[in-house]
Amino acid sequence: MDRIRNFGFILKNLERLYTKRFEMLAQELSLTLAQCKALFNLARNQGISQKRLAEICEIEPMTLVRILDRMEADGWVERRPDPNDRRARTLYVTSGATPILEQIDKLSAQMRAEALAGLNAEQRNQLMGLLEHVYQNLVSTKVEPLAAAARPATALPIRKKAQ
Amino acid sequence: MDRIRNFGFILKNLERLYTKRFEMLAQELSLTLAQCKALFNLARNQGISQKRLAEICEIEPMTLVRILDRMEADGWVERRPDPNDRRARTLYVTSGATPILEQIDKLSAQMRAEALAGLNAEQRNQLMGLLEHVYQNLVSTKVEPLAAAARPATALPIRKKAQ
DNA sequence: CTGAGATAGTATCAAGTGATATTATATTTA
DNA sequence: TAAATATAATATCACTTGATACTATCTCAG
Repeated sequence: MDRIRNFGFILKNLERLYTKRFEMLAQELSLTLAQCKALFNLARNQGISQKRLAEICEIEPMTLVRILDRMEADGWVERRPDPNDRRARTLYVTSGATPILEQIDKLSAQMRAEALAGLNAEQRNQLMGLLEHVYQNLVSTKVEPLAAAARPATALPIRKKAQ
Repeated sequence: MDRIRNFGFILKNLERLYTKRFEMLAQELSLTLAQCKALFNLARNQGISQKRLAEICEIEPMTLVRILDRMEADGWVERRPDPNDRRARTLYVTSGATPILEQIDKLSAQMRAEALAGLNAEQRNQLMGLLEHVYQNLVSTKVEPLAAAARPATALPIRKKAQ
């Protein structure tokens, strides 16, 4: 009946499946999806700061710190001092990371092939368009977080964090 | 250009945004999305076992144990012995949880309203259909996990788990 | 120029998740 | 029917993640 009710759930399940599958395929790269994403985005933006890369990847700066720690130790990323700001670092992909980047490319192509199998070009575009639309909707709720908050009729004890 | 390249990333970002927004709205229920999902599914399947509920929710049984621990302590869920199997427990939503369930209903309706704003009924259906399709694709890769594994040209050291 | 506040990166802490092992009980097999 | 195996729930462990606090540095008001 009202299949839309499952929107949130399917989104969550889908994401988990996708990530799991990706990391299974990426096992031999010893990279998580988060790392691949960081490396991929860095490669297209050499010399940017950690703050900026975190923004691009849409993760917390602290999360990125750890991802970079790992990849720096593995020799795929370099942190150089920023000559204009002694607080900041500029980030670079090392030449050693080139084969990794190629692997990531292949991997993501395969992931997309698997995930989008059976959908033609038009459907794929539709899907992306719809997802981008939803994404934008959610981004704007972040900007005005109070706007539409549903107040429950009965106030319940607030806990720091549940589960 | 090739916007499809972002499919994996947008999926992940979307899911995180969605979850975050949901939990912001649900703060006063002191419930996470995972708990809401469990409670919601349990309410529709009173008397089932933990194993079964974990399957329905598509989470690990161990994860469910913890979710139930919390909700049982909060008095919203009951674990009763299974008369036919002394290993198992049967699960019930308590009457006290009724208002919570109503809140969850409202909340998820609002979430969907926010997330799907600007999409007409046809587009919403399209989106769900496409997501379900992708979901099925990924589910089937799980069944035959080796089928299409992309072997990298250069073998890299395998690590237990990366960042 | 100087002090107040902002900002970049990082350490620390609290919480959640999944994998694996464990225990009690069921089921199957010989 | 006794032994071997499977299963439901759970304890424990390892690993992520995000929130918050902290340090060094920058920027801006006065």
